[in-house]
Parts: sequence; structure tokens; C-alpha cells
Amino acid sequence: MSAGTPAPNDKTPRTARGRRTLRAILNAAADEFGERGYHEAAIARIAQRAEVAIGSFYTYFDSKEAVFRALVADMSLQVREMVGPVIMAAPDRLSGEKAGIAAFIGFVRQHKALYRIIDESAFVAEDAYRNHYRDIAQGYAASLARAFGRGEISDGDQEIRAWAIMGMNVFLGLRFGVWDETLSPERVADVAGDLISEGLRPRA
Amino acid sequence: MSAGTPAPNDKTPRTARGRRTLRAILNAAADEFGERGYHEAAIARIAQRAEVAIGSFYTYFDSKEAVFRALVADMSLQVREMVGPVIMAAPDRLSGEKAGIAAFIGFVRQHKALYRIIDESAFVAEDAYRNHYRDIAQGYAASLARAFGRGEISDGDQEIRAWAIMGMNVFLGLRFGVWDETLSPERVADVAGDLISEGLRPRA
DNA sequence: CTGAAACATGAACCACTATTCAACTCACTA
DNA sequence: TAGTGAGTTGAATAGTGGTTCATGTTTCAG
Repeated sequence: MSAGTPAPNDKTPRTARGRRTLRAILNAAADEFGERGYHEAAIARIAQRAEVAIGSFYTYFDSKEAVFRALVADMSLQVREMVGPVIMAAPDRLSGEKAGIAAFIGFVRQHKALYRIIDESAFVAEDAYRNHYRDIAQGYAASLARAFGRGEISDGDQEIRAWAIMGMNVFLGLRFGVWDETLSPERVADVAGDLISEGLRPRA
Repeated sequence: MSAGTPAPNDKTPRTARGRRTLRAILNAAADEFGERGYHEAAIARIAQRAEVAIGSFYTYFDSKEAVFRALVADMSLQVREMVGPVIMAAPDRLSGEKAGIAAFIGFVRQHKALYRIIDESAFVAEDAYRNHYRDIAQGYAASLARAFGRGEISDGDQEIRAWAIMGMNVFLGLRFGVWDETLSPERVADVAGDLISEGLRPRA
């Protein structure tokens, strides 16, 4: 997300009952989209899962795309709230980097189906997808710039670096989070973290 | 692709005319899928673009998904045939890495719409998507292993590294190839190549 | 030349599903 | 307890678009 306001439309529930129903629909939608993907997902099935009538769905959302977008925003926020603090809490840059990767992979494993939603948004709601990564990249680039200021890392284009490192994370998350869980997140994070801080160069 | 045989089904054209038509359909499909994405794409429109009847489409493909898969395989091959040799031709590892990234970003810029097809295959034909990256990762990891054998790079899990570097490439391709062309591929490749070989560590 | 195989045609069929809407129930206030 | 806005219902609407198939045309080996 980028705005501070909760929602611009007036479909916000006004009672406790409404909030419960909205939550049920949101959860059901996450399951449905996660399992079947955007286009295979059906509103009727979402309503069924949520145990509400189809009409109730439209009490809270304007369209299929609207729920999807709401879900992307949700996921986006969750990822950042989960991974960001982990990096911040670390004593030094390298361990922070590693902890961040491990946390991310862990998150992906915990939310496999849901994570798919962010990825699919590239084809369903491209602007939401772009915003998600733009936001993360901005924050990351800024933190790299600060690290450079403290003399912890070398000079370089921090935005390009941020995108490169994000890409690493996303692919590692897919490969070792979603597709295959045989390696521990820490193991993957060790290798990747080392790559980020030292590169491939031969060492004594 | 993984198999050596061209195609297992018997829809292969037997005459020159047939081969021409197939090619026309394939090109039309690439355009249609590239522009509108898998689900917005319509067989009727593909046929129209190719200037053939709908029925002719089904002379060469069993279904919408089948053309899409054929296209993914095509793209997959093209990418590898374009980028691989560039890396191989370089005098040393670092310049090869950089040339590879630059070539990849260049390729993406040249084939924006088509590149999207590979990405979308993650949601339409997941196995094709997996195969594509599995193949690339294997080749890349092997080449890293050889580089280690020659003492050019440090020891480490080459598979994890391969996936990390692929992720970098893909994201940089998206950000600086598809979304925004203001930076030169070489500029991006310089920063990323440096990151790969030296990491972020502060230097004198 | 000729006939069979290959190829081309596009209207019709069919299954699917996002969205609307008019009637109804519930919760809560005054 | 009446009144009202919030919430609920699900059949009906409307439109889409993948796939089939019976019929016609082209190609080319023999």
C-alpha cells in the first residue's frame, strides 16, 4: 500500500456482524485464489467457502479484481511487517541480511498459497505488483545508503543493488520455500548472505 | 525443453503449406498472449491475426494451453541460445557475468511481450516454468562448479548461488528491461556483476 | 491425371461465471 | 415495540469464449 486511509469506497462494514462476514470472505478468497489461481477461482466458490450468499460478497467488494487487490495489499503488508523488523533487530549488516532471507523463506513456507497471490498480481493487477516491489526496493535502497554512510558497505548504485537482492530473495523463496523444503532456511540464507556480502571472489 | 524429440503428438504439419500455417499461428499466438496475457487472449483472435479459420488452429494444437506451452518452450530456448554463448565467449568470469546480464536485459527489451509469457507460465503451465528455470539453474551451477575447479571463485553451494543469481537477473530484467529503459543494460550489468563478484563488502 | 491424405472453414454448441436485483431478515435505537 | 439502516439471500441475467464437426478445397505421390 501507499495510502494511509483504510479504504476509499463505502463498502466498509459498520457493525460487528459485518466485520465478521468481511473477514470470512477475505479468508475464503485467500484460500480460493491461493489454491486455484485468479482465473480458476470463482466468486461462487469463495462465497461457499465463506458460507455466505453470492450477494453478500458484493456487499463488501465491487468485483473479483477488488478482492484480489485487497488480498495483495494484505500480503504485501504482512511480508514487510514480518521481514523488516528481523533485519532491523540484527547486530550487524551481514547477520541482518541472513536473518532477513531466512525469515522471508520461512514466511513463504508458512504462506505458500498466499504468497502466490502476490506473484500472480503481476498479471492481474500490475500496478499493485509494481507498488509492492517499489515500496520494498525503496526501503531497502535507503537502508543500503545508510549502511554506506556508516562505512559498512562499498559505494554503488543502491537502487540496482536493491532490485538485485530482492530478485535473489524472491527466487530463493520460490525454489527453497514453495517448491522444496529440504534445505533449512538458515542454510539457504547462509549461502545467499555470503554471496551478498563477499561475492563469488576466491578467498584465502 | 528437456526432450530431444520435436513433438509427441501427431499434429505436426506434413506439407510446406502446413508448416507455413503453423508458423503464422505461432507468431500470432505470441503476439496475442504477449499483449493480452493468457486469459484475456482468445483463440478466435489468434486465428484472426494469423488469417486462418478457428478450425485451422485446432489442426495444429489440441488446446489453448497447448499453444501456450509451445510458446514457452520456444522462448525458453531462445533465451538460452542468446545469453549462454555471450557468457561463454568472454575472456574471464567477471566480464562474462556482466556480458550475460547485459545480454539478458537487452533480450528482454527486444522481446518484452514475449518475455512475459515465460513469467506467466508459472500460473498457466507450472511444470513448463519449473523446467525452464531448472534447466538454466543446472547449467549455471555446473559452470560455477567448473569455475571453482579453476580457482576462479570461492567454494559454496553452487545450486543455491545459481538460483540467487537467476533471481537477480530476472528482477533486473523486469525492472530495467521491461518497466524502464532509462539505464543502459551495461550500466545495470556493471553494478550487478560487481555485486556478484565482490559482494557489498567495503573496499579500500 | 487422379484419388487419397492433408489442410481449411466457421457456424453452432456448450459450459462456465461475474454481476445484478428485488425481496427479506437482523440488530439496535429511541 | 416500531422503525430503520445494515446485512443477507440466490435465482436470473448476460456475455464470453473454448472446442467440435460436417463440409469443402488443396496438395502431391504414383
